[in-house]
Formats: sequence, structure tokens, C-alpha cells
Amino acid sequence: MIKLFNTLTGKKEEFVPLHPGKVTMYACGVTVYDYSHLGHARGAVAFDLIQRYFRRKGFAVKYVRNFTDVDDKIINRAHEEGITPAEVARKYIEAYQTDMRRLGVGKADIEPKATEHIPEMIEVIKGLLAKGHAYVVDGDVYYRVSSFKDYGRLSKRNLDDLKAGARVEVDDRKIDPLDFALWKASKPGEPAWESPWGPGRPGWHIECSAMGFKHLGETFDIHAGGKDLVFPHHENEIAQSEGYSGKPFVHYWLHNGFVNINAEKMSKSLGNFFTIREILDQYDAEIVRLFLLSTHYRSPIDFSDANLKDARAGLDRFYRMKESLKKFLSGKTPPPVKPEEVIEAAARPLYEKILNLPHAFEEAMDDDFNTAFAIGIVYDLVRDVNKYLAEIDQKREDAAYIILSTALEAFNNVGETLGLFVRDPEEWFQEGRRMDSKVTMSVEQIEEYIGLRNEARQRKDWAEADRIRKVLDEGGIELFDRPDGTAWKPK
RNA sequence: GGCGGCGUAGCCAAGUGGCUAAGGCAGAGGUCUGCAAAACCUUCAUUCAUCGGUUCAAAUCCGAUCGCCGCCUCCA
Repeated sequence: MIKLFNTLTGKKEEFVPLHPGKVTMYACGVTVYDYSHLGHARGAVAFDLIQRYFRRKGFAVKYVRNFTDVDDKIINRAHEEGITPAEVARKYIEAYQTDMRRLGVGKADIEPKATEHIPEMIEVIKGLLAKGHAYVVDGDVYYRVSSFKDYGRLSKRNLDDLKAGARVEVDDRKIDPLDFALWKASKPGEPAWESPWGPGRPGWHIECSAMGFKHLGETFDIHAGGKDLVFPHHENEIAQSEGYSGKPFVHYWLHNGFVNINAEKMSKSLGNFFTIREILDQYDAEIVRLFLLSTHYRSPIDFSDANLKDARAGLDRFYRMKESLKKFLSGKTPPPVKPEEVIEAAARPLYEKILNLPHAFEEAMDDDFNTAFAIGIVYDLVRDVNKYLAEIDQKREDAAYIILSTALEAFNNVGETLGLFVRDPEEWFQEGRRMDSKVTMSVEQIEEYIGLRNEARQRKDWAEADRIRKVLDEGGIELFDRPDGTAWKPK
């Protein structure tokens, strides 16, 4: 049983799908007028993982994530760059896809663009007009907020509160300052589509309603987005969609917390943001993923170098264990025995725990997708396995094989869902070398030094060996003498 | 001003009524090692912002206070 926190009710609830075995899910994507920043990455990673998790649990998922490709900011950007709004949108959609691929965020089943759903939006607006939920002024169409009795239910405000705090620019043409645009008459030079109200373009909120309707139906299971979309975007979506269809729009509303910088929201307007690609140039994507998943998706998460370094240290540890497991298992074949025949009593609890790992992982994830706890469980596995490995000499070979191969399987099993530690350990450590800019030597140089140092070590010339190590150390390289040779990595 | 959230160790972070307050990073001591590193072992919050209250029992529920943040305007 999956429980999830529903913004609509303010409670953690059991997930009951509209149709047994199926999940329909919509996540608000990005407005494509610039490179996406880490805040966008957080929502994308969280909701991608959530839909992936539903699949793991056997649901047939239909996941929709849209692109808002018509908007004031896109138009402004087009003027700045001297290209058309469509070109701006195309450029940043492509950039977004690249960023997502690097982050290990899969493509959604459907990635609709607003500009490809204008007729659907016009249909919804017509319906709203017919039902008295909207009105036309000079080629603009506005939603009449007072006509929708549940307005404010999602964001838990009432109309009086909103009016009291309204900072909205007063537009005399609107009946109520809270009314919002469904359709905007276009100014000369702006993108425009024909409509019953004259040439214009859709308002922001109507896009998601129309695209949700088209691809998921008038009622669907889950709608997700950043916390900042609760009001007004999602509130308005509900008003439009339910005003139009007369049916409940969405059963579960999920909202992710912000990425903060020094405890402040990362945002365009504050200018305190890092684009995804800037960060990925400094840190491996998997580090960013682990960092993002180490905190529950609804909580704020503070971006800092120290936190990214922690994530990196964690991944090093995961991959070191994976490396040890693979090393032990390589060249060996499964013993033709039953686990219960060879695993000694002392190792039974460990074996049981390892077998249970995917289940323990699911228990954590079932509880509102508690990735932080889930990752904690995997750290437990690392400690247990390392401990076992440290005493491997005293173990029966066939029992060890069974226990460690089961551990590797369990580790890979949860890793696949999390999108973590799925690479080959060798590749991971190799990647770590490449990513680090502090290294001032070439690989050839480093290996030459290591060779010289090992010769010195053979002669037991410790002074010379230490001197070479110091030279490498100053070049940003750290050495480890292992039984099977000397390894290195950037500090 | 209205509405909402948060405050758990040096840092990050789970835990929302009851077993010893997960886990990670950093630190300390030890095993191993030529020395290191890694790994392993031990250690590291009688206490959950503060003060009251409810309860047999509270980090968890209620109230007040302090501090931080978000939304109310485009925002993931």
C-alpha cells in the first residue's frame, strides 16, 4: 500500500487509483525561456522517481510532463536574442532534454507542448463561457473566480483573504482583481492563434487543464509540481477544469519543496540560481541525484558545496563496496547447493536481511516516497557487507558466494529504481578522476610516478617512496596501496 | 496583514504518541599497513528551539514565545 501526502487534504493518504492497476500522472514541466536550474531538476528527479516507483510496484503508468512554450518571457527572450519565440522554445526544450538525460531522468510517456494544444484550449474556454465561468473583454477572456465555489480549497485560502492581501495589478476591465486570463488578445508582433475572440494566445493556467484533459481524461490520479505552483497555478487549474467538466479534476496533488541557497529559495528573480548544466560541469550527475534524494521531496533542501561533497563521499563508498563484491564474485560460479545447507547459523540473520532489502526499500518508498530513509537502508547494507568481507577468510566459500551475490543483486535492484550506483565501479572511479579539475598531472605522469615509487618501495626506500607520494599529493592525487597494487584518485 | 511550513548532534538527515532518537559526513581511539588510504571495531544527542499543558506515556498532540522560510506577482 502506497501512502502519499496530498496537498488537497493536507494529509498522508493511501493511494487508491481511479482504475485498478493504473496510474495517470501529470507533472508541470518548465517554461522554456532559459536553461533550467537546480530547482527544476529537483521536481523532475522526484516525480520521475515516483512514476518509476509506481511501475516497479506493477502499475501501468501514464506519465505526462508538459512544456510551456508560449509565454511573455519567451517572447521577451526572443526579442533579446533576435530570434522567434518558437526558436527560443525549441532551443531550451532541447537543452532541457539534454539536462534531464544527464540527470538520469527518463522521458515522460507524453511531453505535450502548449502550442500544439491550442484548439483543445479554445474548446475548454468556450465551455467555460457557456457555463458562465468566464467573460470576454476586448478580445481577452477571463475566468470569473467568484463563480467557482471551491476556489481556494487547494491553497487553503478564502476569497476574502486573497483580496485583503492582493498585490495584483488592478485591471479595470476585470470584474474582480482575482480573475485570471484564459485567453489574451495578442499585440502586434506576438505569436497569435485565431479564436472566436480574435487573434490571441492562451493564458498560462489553461494549458495544463487542456493538456491534462486530452492525455489523461477529465479526472486523473496525480498532479505534481513545485510548491510555488499551488497558488495560483494549480488553484486556477482546478477552477477551470472542474468548472468545465463538473467532475473532480485530480485526486492527489503532490508538491515538491524548494532548493535553497543559504536557506533562501533558489529562483530567477533572486538571481541566486545555478543552472543544471553549470552544476553538472562540476559534479557528476549521480552526485547531484544522491544529493537531491537524500532529503524528502517535500522538504526544502539546501544546496552547498559541502552537501554535494557528502553525496560524493557516499557514492564513493557505495561504489567501493560494489567493486569489492564484483571482485570477489568474478570468475566464480554459483555453487550447486541450497543456501540453507551451507550458510552457517551466524550468517543467517545477515542473509535474511540482505534478502529482505528490496522489501525494506519498498516499505520506505511506500511511505510517501521516503528516499532519505530508503538510502539509509542501503548504507546499512554497505556496512554489513563490508563487515562480512573483512572476515571473508574465515567463511565458507560457497556460503560467501551466495550471500555476496545476493547482496549485489539486492543492491542493484534498489539502485535501478533510485537511478543510483548503476554504473560499473571502475567507470565511476574513472569518472571521478576526469571530473576533478584540481589534478594538474596527466594520467601518464601519474602512472610513471607510481611506478617509480613502487620501485622505491621494493627497495624499502621509504623516504623516496614518501617523497614521490608527496609530489603526487601536491598535484592533487591521493594514493592507496592495496594488496593488488597501487590505486589513485583525485583528492 | 492573510495563509502555510520548518526548527532533531559540529554539519546533512530519518523519525509525527510507547521498544536502545535510523543513516551519512566530519571528529576521537583502536585493528590492519613500511607509513598512509580504504575497510573493520569502539566512541560521538538522558535528549529533539524555549516555556507551559494534555496523557500511564510526547521529538511526535494542544497553547504561548523566539527564530527561519515560503505563498499571496512570474516561478519547480
